Amino acid sequence: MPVSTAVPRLAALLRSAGLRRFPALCRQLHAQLLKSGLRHLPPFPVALLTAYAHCGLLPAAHNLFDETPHRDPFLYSAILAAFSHSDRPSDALPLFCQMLAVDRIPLDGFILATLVKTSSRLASIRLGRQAHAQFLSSPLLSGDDVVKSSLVDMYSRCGAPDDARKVFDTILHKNCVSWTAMVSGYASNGRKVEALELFRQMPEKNVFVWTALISGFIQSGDSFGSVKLFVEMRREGVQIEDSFILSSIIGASSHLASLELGKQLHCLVVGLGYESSMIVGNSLVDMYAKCSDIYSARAVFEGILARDIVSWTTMVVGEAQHGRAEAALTLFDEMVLAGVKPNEVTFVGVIYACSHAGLVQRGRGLFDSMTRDYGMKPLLQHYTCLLDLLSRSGHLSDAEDVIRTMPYEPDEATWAALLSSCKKHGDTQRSNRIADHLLALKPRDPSTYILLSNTYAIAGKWGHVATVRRLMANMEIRKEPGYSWVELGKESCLFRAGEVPHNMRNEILELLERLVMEMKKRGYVPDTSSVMHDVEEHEKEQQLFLHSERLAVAYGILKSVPGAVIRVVKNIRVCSDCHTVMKLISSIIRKEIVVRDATRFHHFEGGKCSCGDFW
DNA sequence: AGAGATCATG
Repeated sequence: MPVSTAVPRLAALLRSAGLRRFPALCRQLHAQLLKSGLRHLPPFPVALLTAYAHCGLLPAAHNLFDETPHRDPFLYSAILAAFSHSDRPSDALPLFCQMLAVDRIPLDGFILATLVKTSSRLASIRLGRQAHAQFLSSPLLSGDDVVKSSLVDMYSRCGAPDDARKVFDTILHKNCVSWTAMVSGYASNGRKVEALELFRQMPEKNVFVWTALISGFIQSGDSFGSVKLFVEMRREGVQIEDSFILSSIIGASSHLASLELGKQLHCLVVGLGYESSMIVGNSLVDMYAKCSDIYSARAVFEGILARDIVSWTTMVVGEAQHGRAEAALTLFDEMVLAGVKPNEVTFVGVIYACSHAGLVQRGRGLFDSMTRDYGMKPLLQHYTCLLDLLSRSGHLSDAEDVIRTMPYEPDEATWAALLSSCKKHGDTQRSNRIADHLLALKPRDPSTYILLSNTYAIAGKWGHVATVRRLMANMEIRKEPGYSWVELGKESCLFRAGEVPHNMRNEILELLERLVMEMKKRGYVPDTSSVMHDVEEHEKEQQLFLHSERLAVAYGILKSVPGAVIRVVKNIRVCSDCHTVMKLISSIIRKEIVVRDATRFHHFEGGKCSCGDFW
């Protein structure tokens, strides 16, 4: 074939091999180019590099760059773009310097857009502002709307939506990309009013901008608002033509812990034919795990054909949070066998699993393996898990060593966790020492004060108890009011501590009283140590009696169909008395009760809890 | 003649 027709044909093939992510085809075409001597003929240096980059073959792309004798602006912007999209965007910076200093290539709009993208990926507003200054100082460039869009995105991601807006207003011809970047900027920074206002002004709305708006709401903590928007989008008949919006909105049902909503979305996923999409599958696994249905989570996981590190990690963390340590660890081994390399999040999951199952050796081994086998630097979260592992199982001295020698500054919660373990294991001397240290840090969390007060009370240090109480009063520290809700089919009902709904008042109270009587026959003694107020013992018991999770469970028992699992979600952690009560109720009424609290899941069945009483 | 900016999961 003559060169004149071979060149465009090969170029088109390369482009499509890259876009469709066919690394083998890219390599084959690369070989063909070498054989035919066309390798260095434009457009192949750039086309080949771009194709490799699209396939995620960054080292190969980098090699091509090094092998190319003539480095022009096109080649530079291709390699810089490749790095700016990769998981190591900072690798773009030395190349950028080389471009300016060694090859003396001046900045153009393409390079600048890529540099701005790099800044945004690095969350470096400093670098972004430098690029912005360069942009403004060059009259030839400063009209480029694409660069402006990239600046809007950069400022938005760096948490500066007002700066983003200033740039946005100067864009001459606003297109979908620029609008979406700005809407996303407002929404993801919690500026809901502005996000909606801008969104309503948009001349034409596509799925991208809907996704940006909805996921921005989720990111800024308004999952409920995001669901309302999703419903509106469906009503407007917007075609769901990609998986982004689905994985986003499924994430909202995880946050809301709404199994019913999650199931409906799962049906939608199946109906639209996205059940084999990996990312949608991953978000479904997480949703089922967070909505307390670990078995359905597992079923979806088993159905994902191509599992990536997120799929595995989601499942490992899910099993761990449900107290199924063996399942989590087995899964981890399977993952390693399948040739998937664990990352930092995976290690948090498995060490957490060990900690909740008292597997000290195994947990320590995993912590060490992180550095030894995978060359990862343990983060604060990993040290927190390790500390938890050691202190729960009574290795208090080792735990204290870790907290004092780890390369991070321990915070209030970390010290409080250690103190709580020392108290549990009756190490009074260590408890007192840590309590004094913790008090000196001027804690902010009300539960820390309760812990301190209890610690000093056990040691008989009444003067200290009084000091803690005084501090609490002065700071007007209040415990976050507890609330719980229970889902019964399509209906869900919310209960606040101490408030019994009028229409069911008698039934709920009567049931709880009957249950308490039955529990006392089985040796139940109320544990009032978590009640903060200075009131009489019987009044404390009365407060416990009306804790929100008990009201929710009672309502669930009264309303649920036989055989159904009672699922309760609580905003704060379950107190130790309620934990005992839930175990007893599960054996009295012979039903499974699942409680999702602020940190984990408790499966109560037959008088036992999956957390093994450590949480 | 090859290069740039918008939405997603743990």
